Amino acid sequence: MATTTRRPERRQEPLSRERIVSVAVELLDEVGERGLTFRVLAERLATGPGAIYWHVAGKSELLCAATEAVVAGTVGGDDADATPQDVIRALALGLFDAIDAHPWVGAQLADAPQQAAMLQVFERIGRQVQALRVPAAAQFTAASALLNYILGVAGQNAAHARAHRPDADRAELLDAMAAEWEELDPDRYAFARSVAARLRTHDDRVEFLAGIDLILAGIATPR
Amino acid sequence: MATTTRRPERRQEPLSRERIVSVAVELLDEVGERGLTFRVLAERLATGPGAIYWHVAGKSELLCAATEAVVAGTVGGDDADATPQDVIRALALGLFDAIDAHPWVGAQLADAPQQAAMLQVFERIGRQVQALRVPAAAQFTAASALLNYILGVAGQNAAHARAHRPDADRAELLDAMAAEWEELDPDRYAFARSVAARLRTHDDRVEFLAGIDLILAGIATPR
DNA sequence: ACCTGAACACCGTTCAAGT
DNA sequence: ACCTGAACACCGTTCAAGT
Repeated sequence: MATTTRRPERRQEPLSRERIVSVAVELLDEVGERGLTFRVLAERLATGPGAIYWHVAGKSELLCAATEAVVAGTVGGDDADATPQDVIRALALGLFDAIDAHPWVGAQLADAPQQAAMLQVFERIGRQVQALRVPAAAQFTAASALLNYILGVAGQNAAHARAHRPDADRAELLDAMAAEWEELDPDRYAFARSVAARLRTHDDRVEFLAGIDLILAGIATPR
Repeated sequence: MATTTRRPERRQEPLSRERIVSVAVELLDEVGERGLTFRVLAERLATGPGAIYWHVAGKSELLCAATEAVVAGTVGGDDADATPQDVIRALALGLFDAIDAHPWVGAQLADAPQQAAMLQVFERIGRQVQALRVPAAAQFTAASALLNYILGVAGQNAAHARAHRPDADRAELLDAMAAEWEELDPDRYAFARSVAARLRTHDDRVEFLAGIDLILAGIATPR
C-alpha cells in the first residue's frame, strides 16, 4: 500500500550522537550490557566502529547517555492535586518500571557516579520532602535515604535480571527460592525460614512500594 | 637476623582456591576490578592463567568468592547487651566500613545476584527486626528495606571510589560538588541549591547511619 | 567535518601436553 | 590430580587514510 519506503531506512539517516544513543538503547534491551559491542553497534548503524568515536567519547559515556535517555523519560511533571507522598511514590514507581523494562539501567544507576538524570530525581524527591515540612536540617538525609533505597532495589533487580533468562518466570524463581530457604539450617537461618513461605506470594513492585512507605513513615516521625 | 626466609615465599605454597581468592582480594584492593586479570593474578601466583581454572570456574565466580571472603568477616556475633537497633547499626556500619576499605565489594554487592554472605546479613537483620516485635507480616518488608538501603549506599560509595583517584580528598570533592550545586538554575534546582552548603560538612558515615535510623523509625511506626 | 576499517593492545577462556 | 602456556575468539580504542 505504501508508495515509498514504509519505514525510513536507518542506514540512510546521518550518524549523530542522538541516533547512536537510541540504537544503543535498543541493543542494550536486546542483548544487555555485555552484548553491546562497538562492532555490533557499528554494524547496526551501517558504519565502522571508529565512526562512533567521533560522536561519543567511549563505552562508559555511551552507557551513561543511554541511561540518561531512559531515566529522563521517567521524571514526569508535578501533579497539583497529589500529596507529596503520592508524588514520591509515582516517581519511585516510574523508576522501578523503567528498570524493570531495561534492567541494564538498574545496574548503571547502582554503580555509576552521579548522573545528571539522577540529580533531577534527587531534586524532585527533595521538593516533596520540603513539602512534607521536614526540618531543613533533616531534608538532605530524608531525600538521600529515599534515593539510596531506590538505587539499592534497582541494583538488585538488575542483578536478578542478569542472573536468569530474560523470559524466566519470576513466580517460579520465587517458588524455587522459597523451597531453598525452607531447607536451610533451622538454627542458623531461623528468620529466613520463617519468611520463606512469604516469597510464594511476593510481588516485587508491591514490596518496593512498601519499602518506600516505610521510609516515608520514618521521615514523618518527629525526632 | 632471620635464619631462614623471613616470610614464606608465596610461590612455594601450593595453589588452592583459598589462596587464589586471597590474592585476588589483595589485587582488587590494589588495582580494582578492571585491573584484576587472570594474567596478573597468575603471575602473582607464579603460575599460568590456565591453572586458576582448575580451582575456580571463571572470573565472576572469583569476584563472588572474593566478595564473600570480605563480607563474611564483617558479620560478627551477637552482643547480648545491645538493643536490636544497636545490632543493626553495628552490622550496617561493619558493611559500610568494609566497602569503604574495599570499594569493589560495594559494586559487587550492588549488582551481583544473591550471595551466601548476603543471606547471612539478611538473617541477622531479620532477627533484630523480630526482636523489635515487628508483626510477622511486616518483617520481610522491614528487613528488605534495610538491606536494600545498605546495598544502595554500597553501590554509590563504590561508584564514587571508582570515579576518582583512590587517594582523592573526599572533603575537597564535596566542596567542589557544593560549589557546583550552588551554580545550578534556581528554578529547576531549588532543592539541590538549598542543601548544597550542607555538603561542606557532610560525613558519609554519619549520613549513612542517619538513613538507617530513619528506616528504623519507620519500622517502629505502628501501621 | 566526518567517516572508514585495518591494526593495536589487550581480555577471559580453552586445551593439548606435560608432571 | 594438577599445572603449563600457547592459542582462540573476542574486546575497546586508535589512527592513517579517505571523502
